[in-house]
Amino acid sequence: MGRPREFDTDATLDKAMRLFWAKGYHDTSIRDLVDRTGVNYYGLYAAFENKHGLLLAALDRYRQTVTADFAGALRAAPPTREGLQAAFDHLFDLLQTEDGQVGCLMCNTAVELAPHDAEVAARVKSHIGWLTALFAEWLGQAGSQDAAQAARAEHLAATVYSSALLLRAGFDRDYLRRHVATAVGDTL
Amino acid sequence: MGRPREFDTDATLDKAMRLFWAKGYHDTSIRDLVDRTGVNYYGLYAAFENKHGLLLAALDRYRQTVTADFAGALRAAPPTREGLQAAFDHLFDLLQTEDGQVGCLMCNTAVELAPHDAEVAARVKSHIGWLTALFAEWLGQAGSQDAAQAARAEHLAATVYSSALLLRAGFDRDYLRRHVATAVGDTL
DNA sequence: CTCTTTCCATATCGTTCGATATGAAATGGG
DNA sequence: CCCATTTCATATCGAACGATATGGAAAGAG
Repeated sequence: MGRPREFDTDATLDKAMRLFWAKGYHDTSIRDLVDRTGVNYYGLYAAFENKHGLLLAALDRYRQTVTADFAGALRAAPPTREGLQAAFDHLFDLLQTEDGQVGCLMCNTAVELAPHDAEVAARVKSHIGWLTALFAEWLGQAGSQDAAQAARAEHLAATVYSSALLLRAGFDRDYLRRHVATAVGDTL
Repeated sequence: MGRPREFDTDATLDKAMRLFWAKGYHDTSIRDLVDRTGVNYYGLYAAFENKHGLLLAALDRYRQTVTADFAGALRAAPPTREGLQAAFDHLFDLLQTEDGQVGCLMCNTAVELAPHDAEVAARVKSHIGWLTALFAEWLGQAGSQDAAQAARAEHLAATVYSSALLLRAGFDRDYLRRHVATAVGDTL
């Protein structure tokens, strides 16, 4: 009953996610989101409650799509130095979109909002924890999981964030590759 | 001639800097700055042109005060693993103010504005370059300056930023210390 | 002491913000 | 076929934004 929706929730979320990703939360207005998604005010508020709800949904979508993409690349990589390098190379592709060197949405949002937004902070912590577990699992292929390896997994997760930060700050791929090579070279 | 200023420029800049540091650029209003600094609209605009000019001045002030403080701590540290750890421990103190775990102003502003603000981006690049040179100089105490050591200096500069990011994202000192210990342990 | 200059204190400007209200359009149920 | 319901499209809300204008207060110059 009633008029059916003309927009797809996930497709809309993808577009909104990319706008938050490129511009940040405070610098993205509802009007910007309406223009970018093609969905009107009523539709956005009906589906996502408000601007903040839309951001949270975009963060969740980010993890389910972009971060999952990286996870796939890492899991597919052999447990060698070259494999790890290749996974990070794939990450660098994900950190650049048609909007430029946007970095990582989770990292960007963490910096902008985490200290004053518990819901965002929880998602950021969960995201880093998940990344850490991913690296730990991957490192486990090469040997036993001792305390040093757990520290290495945490360090690699942090390297994902620092790479995203450096790219957004304007550094090029060569700089990132050098940065990662140092961390990776120490690991394997 | 004329009425003398009732506020000190540097003291005002320090207060404005701390507000940008804690809340970010877009979430800090001119009214917030007036309240925090105790300087009225006319004074702020007369001294710093506009909100953006005030931010740029705050970034410069940050480098001259906070970053210079860290540089002093590093230069005073012996060229050993323990010395480097001690310098980073001092950094952790600087990343926390009475406003909480605020991280690094340069890092925060880079994420929020660098992709769309050339003046901010230039200051961020300069800041990282300066940090890198600082670490390179410090590492040079321990031996010759080869290419691998230059990469290590870049990596340590990036570790300053990643530490700031992690702290702002809500991680505690123990987590940071573990993160830095991995990078430092690989270096020395 | 007066005049000019500069700053302080505050009111207010036009714009944009997030959010909501309103009426037309589109569907399924009776 | 018509009505209840939901969405679409747009107008509009009060509040807050960055920035500016205005009038009185405080100093030096003559």
